[in-house]
This record gives sequence, structure tokens and C-alpha cells, in this order.
Amino acid sequence: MADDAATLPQRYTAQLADRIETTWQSAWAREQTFRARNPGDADFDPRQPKFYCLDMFPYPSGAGLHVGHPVGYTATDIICRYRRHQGYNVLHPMGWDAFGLPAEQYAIQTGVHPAVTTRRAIDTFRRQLQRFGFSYDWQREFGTIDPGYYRWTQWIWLEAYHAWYDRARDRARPIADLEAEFRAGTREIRVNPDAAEHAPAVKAQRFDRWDDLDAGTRRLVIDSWRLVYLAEQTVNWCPKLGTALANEEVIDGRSERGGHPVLRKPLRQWMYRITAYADRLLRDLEGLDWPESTRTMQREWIGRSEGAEIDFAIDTSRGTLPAGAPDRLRVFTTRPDTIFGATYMVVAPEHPLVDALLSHADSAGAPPAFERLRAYVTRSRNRADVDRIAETKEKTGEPTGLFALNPATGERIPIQVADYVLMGYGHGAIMAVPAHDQRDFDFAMASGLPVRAVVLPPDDWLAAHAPAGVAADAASRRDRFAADPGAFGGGIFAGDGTVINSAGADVSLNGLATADAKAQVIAWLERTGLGTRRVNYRLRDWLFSRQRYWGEPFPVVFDEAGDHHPVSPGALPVTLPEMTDYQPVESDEPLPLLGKATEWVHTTARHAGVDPSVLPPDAKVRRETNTMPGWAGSCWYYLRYLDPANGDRFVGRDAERYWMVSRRRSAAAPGEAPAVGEPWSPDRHHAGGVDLYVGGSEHAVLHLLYARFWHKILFDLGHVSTPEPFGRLFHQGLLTSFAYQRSDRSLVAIDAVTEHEPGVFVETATGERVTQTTAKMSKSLRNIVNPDDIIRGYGADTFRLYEMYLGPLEASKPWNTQDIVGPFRFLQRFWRLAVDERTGALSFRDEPSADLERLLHRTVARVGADIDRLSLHTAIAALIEFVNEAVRSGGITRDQYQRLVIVLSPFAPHMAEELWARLGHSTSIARAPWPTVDPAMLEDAVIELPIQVLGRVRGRIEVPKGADAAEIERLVLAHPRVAEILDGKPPRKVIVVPGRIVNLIPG
RNA sequence: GCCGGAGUGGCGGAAUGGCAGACGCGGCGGAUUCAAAAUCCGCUGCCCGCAAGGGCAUGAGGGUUCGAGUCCCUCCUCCGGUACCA
Repeated sequence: MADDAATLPQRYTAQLADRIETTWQSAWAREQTFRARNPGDADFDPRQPKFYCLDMFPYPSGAGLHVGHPVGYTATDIICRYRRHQGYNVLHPMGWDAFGLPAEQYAIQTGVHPAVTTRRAIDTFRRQLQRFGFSYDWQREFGTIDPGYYRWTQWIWLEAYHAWYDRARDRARPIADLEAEFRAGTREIRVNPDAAEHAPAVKAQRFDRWDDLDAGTRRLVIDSWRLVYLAEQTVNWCPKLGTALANEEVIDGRSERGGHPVLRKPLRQWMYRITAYADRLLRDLEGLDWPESTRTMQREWIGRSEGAEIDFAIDTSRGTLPAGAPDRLRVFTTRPDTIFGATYMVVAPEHPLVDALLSHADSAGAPPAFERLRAYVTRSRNRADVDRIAETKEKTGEPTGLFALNPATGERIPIQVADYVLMGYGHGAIMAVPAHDQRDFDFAMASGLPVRAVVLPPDDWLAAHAPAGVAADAASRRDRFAADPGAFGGGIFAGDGTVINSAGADVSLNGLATADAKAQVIAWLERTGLGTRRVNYRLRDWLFSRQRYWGEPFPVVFDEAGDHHPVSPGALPVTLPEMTDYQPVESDEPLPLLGKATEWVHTTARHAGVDPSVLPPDAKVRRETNTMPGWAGSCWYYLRYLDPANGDRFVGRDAERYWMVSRRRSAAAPGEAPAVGEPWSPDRHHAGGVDLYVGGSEHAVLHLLYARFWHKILFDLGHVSTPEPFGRLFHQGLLTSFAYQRSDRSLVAIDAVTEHEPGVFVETATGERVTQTTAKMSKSLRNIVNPDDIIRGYGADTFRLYEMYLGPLEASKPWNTQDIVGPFRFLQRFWRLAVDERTGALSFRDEPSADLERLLHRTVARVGADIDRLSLHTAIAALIEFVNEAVRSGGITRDQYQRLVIVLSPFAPHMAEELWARLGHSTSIARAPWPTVDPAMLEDAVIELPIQVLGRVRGRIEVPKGADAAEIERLVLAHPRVAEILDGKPPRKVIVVPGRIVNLIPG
């Protein structure tokens, strides 16, 4: 090596790569090479098409970048650089999702302010990212912790606070409109019927005149419509972390972060009324260019199901109900057609009926049964989800002693309590149809409840599931099923069939197909007022409060009566108080950490920034001590990049419209100049604004759903132009690493294994044979690769090339350091193709080879097409093939090399920039036009055609490009090998696929 | 259980229904070198054969087709998501 450096100073080594890379990185920063132009900028060119390409917001951890991060970043960088060569105005920003638990936990341990830790982590991340040469417009960088940013995060929350969802118009509107309509008497005054925070009795009230209502009632009504609201929620309180967690942050009853136990506790929390948007969030998935898997996951998360809501009266003929108990049970069912088969009902342990029962000890039948009920309810309410899941699927429950009346049959049916019914879905109560629902069947069997068949399955199902001893004819099977459905094996029948056993005084469904029966029952229910058609969603409202310090404060205060009042937009941001002690109050009773900052919490309306028209300036107020969850900052960051320094708006209108409104591919004629700032229309434009959004599939539901939700609120209120934020989404695959696996599938760290002979691995300590496998990189497996080390050994260009060359971008792939030399050798070969390693002088051949020129055109076309479809590993393979051929064929001309360097530049931008400069250019290669491809160069004059006989290749012929089928057939039959195989007999059939293949079938 | 996705040489992987294994790693042989590294050239799916050539091969089994890694059906394995959602 030392000798090389002396004799070959211009050899492409890691040292030279480092010199080249750092030189150009400085130059790019100095020249602001990758600055994106906004409308209104002096050098903005309205004729350029725009391209907005976004990487998912990183959370800068103290550990710095790992090799997984650059996978997506390199891919987007390649596309962005390619688009610049194609003449696009490219927006490619980067910033920091920087509020969150790790910095706070570090603060708890060390007392260092989270802001200090976070800034340090950001600096590390930025330095590491810049060393990769990514073409970000660093002018637009910001972090969610910047007051200039979270000011607008708070502002958006206030916009939601001041908005309500108008079902009739299917969009959000200002809350002032609602109040005006109430006051004018043009809208019925009532509590929002969809408000999850209110009991049915509250929602049943109607009010006459707005002006006659007291302030408290008005507040109750208005607050029930807001898109954010306070609700007493049973939350997942984690005593150890000192915070409540969203459902999705709890896995198997433990915190996703840290794995601490989680208790269920009631707490007043800010909620987002995301359920108001359930249907639009579902519908609008259709127009998005997203991975099908992700759209499916969102669909399932939203979980739309159609059915009916039915009221079952509670039987009072044999005694009175306890005070406070509802007189009817409302249920949701997707199978109203099976109502005649509802032989019992189940309520969740948390159901209000259960509360009423338990507070009246004497009203629920025999004392021992009552005590069993009380014990059961207490046990299941306190049980964390982990236990509910850990137990087998065995169904448990207890009778309430009460009965309901089946409105279709008129029968008295028992009401049970069982924890297989969840309070959070539907109404927390079901009509149980054990013949046609597996869960109901299992519970009926365990509790000795009756089963009645009401849907006759198709004959083939009956035949396949018939028990022994039933005559083997369809009629016998049908009769048997109608009488005893439980006797049929292999699970109950839950599909569509024909209704039986379903005739009552009011309505009869017998003989109807399932779909028709549903329609008939619903019509009957609606006619009689017993029920209605109903669409239900699995999606729940979004718990938006956290009891943390390191998050955005809510711009809201409480007066002495406990009523909430907004901080005025002009007083934003509400900043965090300084604290000296970040220790969470570790307690089984939920307490937010900010409550410790008593001076900050207890203040006046004036200090808190509440508008005098809302509260008198001297009014004593208490600040909200919860903070927003980590998701908040990432819900709209893609908008702030468009106009990051704007102090008047969260994003400037022109910038927003320019970057977010994107022509549909079909609506944009090639080469057509886009109209800058044209308004969004569904016919001409794509639903979403970001042209390409790349990030991991771990965010498939939460982040992407929340961001869509915020975007739709902003869209409804007229603040953004498009209904969706991200038009095209792509998930890069996980980068794994090698690890070893014992026969019981447990993993062994790589340094605890010895390779005895090639391919035979043994755990050193035990001598047990282990197999090589791949696993997520982790500290415990000691298989983490540090990007800094790789860059030191090979340079950033090689690193980028290697990560892209591993395989398909979307696939999960193993990192294998041994393979890096391949891309490194390629770059050396590329370099040596023109550069004299001794002197650094460029040398070229004078006359181009016609074949190589043709190959170059092909390579340019292939690389471009491959980048477009994000097939970057095959694009690199095409480059390698070209360079290998150029070396083999004795070199390349200066003109060819210049074009080649441009094609290299998206992948290895530093080497390309260096060679570009050495080729005599004084401006950056970044916007050099992509080489043109001559279509004529993509075709050969003579085509080699394989000849198959019975699908096997037996020879090949050369034919001129335009040869027709008859001519090809003649040439094929003249082929000696073919003649030999045919043995003089004429072929039975000859299939000629011009330009591809010939297949013949011998006679 | 349900919903996605994937199974191709020793390894990563390529292949609009048309020559399976491009390209890279590794391996083998050679050139260069005092030697090594680097570089360059050749070979490299498995089996039979001196060769020409032939046979077998894309997780397993069926099917559609002149032709299937690719399309359809059944099954197996792995990865991801989800789970009493009425």
C-alpha cells in the first residue's frame, strides 16, 4: 500500500476517495448546489417540472446512524440526482423528529436537559449524513423541537380544536359556523351523536333555543363536536415510565419501549376525533400509489363493517331493574339476518349495565351467583391485556341473572357477562348467535346455553362436515343440521346460506338468501324503530395526551371551574418550563411530569396568552400539564419543508400549491410545462403532493394514518390544496446481518461461534452445531456494522453503491462486508478507464468503437429505466457491464466518457463530480443534462435467434432484423442440427416469435 | 387462525409467458511478481461423457400453454402484520 501511494498517487484508494469526497462535499455546501427554488425566488424557473422526494423523518438517537438508515436515503438521493439531470426542480429535504422519550430518559438518569442531548444527537446525525454526500437542501433543515416549528404544530392543534365535522357536507368546518347555525336555529341543537365521550342518555337530549341555554350546556354541546376533545379514558398507564400509552404502544400488556407493565386507569385526556374521518381515510386509499400491503393494513386498521344496530329490551316482567340500569341493550351485528338464532346476550365486564348491577347487591338473583359475578368482573377489569391473551382461547363468563327479549322471537334470553366481548367496540354488548359464530358457540358450549340453527349451509358444506350416522343424502343432512348444528364437525358455519327456523309474529325470513335476509330484517327493524342500518369501524379516537416533559405543550389552559380555554394563535408557541428534575412521578395513579413545574402551571390568562375576549387577563388559570405524543411533529413536517422560514403561516400558500399539486401521469403530456400554482382538481391531479415518500414499513399504519388525518383537516379548512399528503409511497427493506442459530432456533452472537470447516459452524462454548442465518442487527448479537468504519475503508461512493447493489430496494437483505470489494473494484476500474494512476492525466482513444457506442446508448437507456422503477441494483449491474466491456474492447473516447460520468453521478456523485471537473467543466455535474438515447442504437441489424425443439434449445441462427416469419422458418429448417433432429420428416408445427425465439414441434 | 410477501448455484441476486442463473462475492487455474497484495485472462448449477453431446435443475405436487421461475389449483417452509372487532 505504501508503495502504491508513492508510485501510483492517482490510484483510486480509500485515501483518494476520502480526499475527493470531502472536497466536493465542502464545495456543494459552499455553492448551495442542491438548493431547491421556490416560486418567488429570483432564480425560480416556472418552466421546470417539480419533484418532491421525501425521506421519512429520522429520530436522531445518541448512538448515531447505523447502516440501515442510508438504504432509503441513498435510493432517494439517486432518484433526486437523476431528476436533476432530467431538468426537474427537485425538493429533497432533511430534518429531525426530535421530541421523545429517549432524550427524556437520558435526562432522568443524568440531569442533562433533553434539548442538549437532542442537539448533540442531531449534530452527529447531520455530520454523518453529510459524509454520504446526500443532495439535501440543508437550507430547509429544521427539528420538531425548534420553537419556530412547534409553534405551528400547536397552531394546527388549535385549528382542530376550533373545528367540527359536518356529516352532511362530509368535511370539517370552523366551530364558529356550528355555533352560528345553532343560534340561528337552522340546526338541531344536540350533543354530537358520534361523540365517543358521551353516554347515550346525554346524546338523547334535545335543546330548543341556543340563547336560552346556560353557558355550561352550550359548552357541553359545542365541545362534543370539536375535532379535539377531553375525555375520561381508560388509558394504558405505565407506572414505570410515568406516562399513559396509546393502544398501539402497548404490546401484550407491556410498554413497547422498555417492556414495562401497563395498568388500565381512567384519566382525562385530549383525544383527536379521527373516527370522524374513518370513511374518507378508507376511501381515499384507492387513489394512492402505495404498496398494496400498506393499503391493506390501513384498511384493516380502520376496519369498516356493515351491519345493523338493534335494541333488545331488558325483561322487567319478573322484577324491577336496579336504579341507573339501562332498560335496553343496544348491540351492533354484521349478521342481523341471524337474529332468530340469538339465544343469549353478552355484555362486556365494563358495560354500564354491569356497573348498575354491582352497585345493587340484592337485585341480581341468588347471592352466591352474584358474588361469582362480582369476582369475575373485578378479575377481568383489572386483568391487563397480557393476561387476557396469555390465557387460552377458552371462553369464560357469568350470568347476570337478567334476561332480554329477542325482538324477533319474543323469547326471554339470558344476559351473560363475558370478557370475550370488548367494551371498546360497538356498544360493548352483543346478541350471541352460537350456531353461526365460533366465539358464541364456544361460550355456549362452556356455559350450557342453547344453540339454534338459522342459516342452512350449502349442500357441499353439509356433505363435508356431516357427522357419522346421518344418511348420505342432502335432505337428511339438511334436516339434521336444522335440528342439531353442533353435531357437524370442523367448526360452526359462519358463511352465507339460506335462512331457516326464522318465522315470527312480525317478520319471517325463512327461505331467503343471507343477503336478502339482511335487507329484510333491517327494513323491519327500521319500520318498527327497533334498530337501524349501521356502519361500524374498528378505528377508535386517537389518544393524544402524554404525561411527559419532552413534547409539545398543549396551547390550552383551564380556569378555576376546570373549563378549558385556548391560547390565542398570536401567543404561540407555548414553551416548556425549565426543569431541574426529570424523574417521573412513579405512581400507580397517573400524574404528568409537568405538574412539578408549579410556577409555570399556575399563572394568569394574560401570561398564558389567552385572548381577553375569552378570559379576563387577571383570571387565574392552570396550564395543561400533558404534552403531545411523539407522532405530533411528524404529522406535518413535509409541509414545513416547503417554506421552513415562514413566520406568518405554517406554510406559504404559493409554496404549498407549487410543491404539493402534482399532475396525474395521464394528464401530463410529455414535455408539457406544468402550470405553476394551478389549483388542485381531482381529474387533472394526483391526490397526494409528495411525489415519492420512502421509509420503512414499520410506519405503515400509525404515522401514515395520522399524517393523512391531519392533512385532511388542513384540506377541509382550506389550508392545503390536496386531499392526501403522499402520492407515491415506497418501503425500503430491512438491512439484516449474519447471526447463528441453535437447533432450538435461539440466536447466538457472531463472536461466540467458530467455523470449523467451510460452512460448518459450532458454538465455541458448548461445541453445539449452529447454522448461519440472518437477523436484525443488534447489540446482543454483536453484528452491528458501523457506517463510519466502512466509509473509512472504502469511501462513501463505494458504500452507497454497495448498499444499492445488494438486491431489490424493497427486499430485506443481509449485510455482508466481504462483498464490498465488488463495487469498490468497479469504481477503481471506472476511474482507471480514463485516469493514469501514476500521473493523474486523462487519456482516451480517439475513434469510437461502433459496438461500444451502441452499448453506451443501451446502458444509458437501461440505467434511466431502472432508476424510474427503483431497480437500482440492476442499474448498477448495467454500469458494471458497460465498464467491463469498455476495458475489454480497448478504451473509450472522451465524449463517451463524459456521458458515462453523468450516468454514474447519481450513484457515485463524488467520483463523478471529480471526473467532471477533470474533464474541464467549471460548473457542477449536478444539473448536466442526462445523455440522450438514440432509439436506432437500441436495435441490432442482425438478431441471433434460439431454436427450440419441443421447448429445448437445440441450436441458433442469425437473421436480419426485419426478417419475416416465413423467411425465419426457411432458415430454421435449413439448420443442420434441426434437420438432424427432424430426420427428414416435416415438422408438425413451427412457432416463430419474431425477434425472440423459434419453437418447432416435430411430426 | 386470518391478511400480506417471499422460496432460483456455495452466498447476494437477474430474468415484458420465449436461451434459467445477468452482475457481484466466493472458489479453481493461469499471467505478472524474488514473494505477496493489487491488477489482468480463463473456468465455475448438478450428473453422465475423452469429446461432440445428452440428462436433471427455480420449495413439493398437479394443471393451462407450442413454450412456465413467471399464470391457475393444492400443500410445505420462512419473513412481516394482525388477532376474541360481533
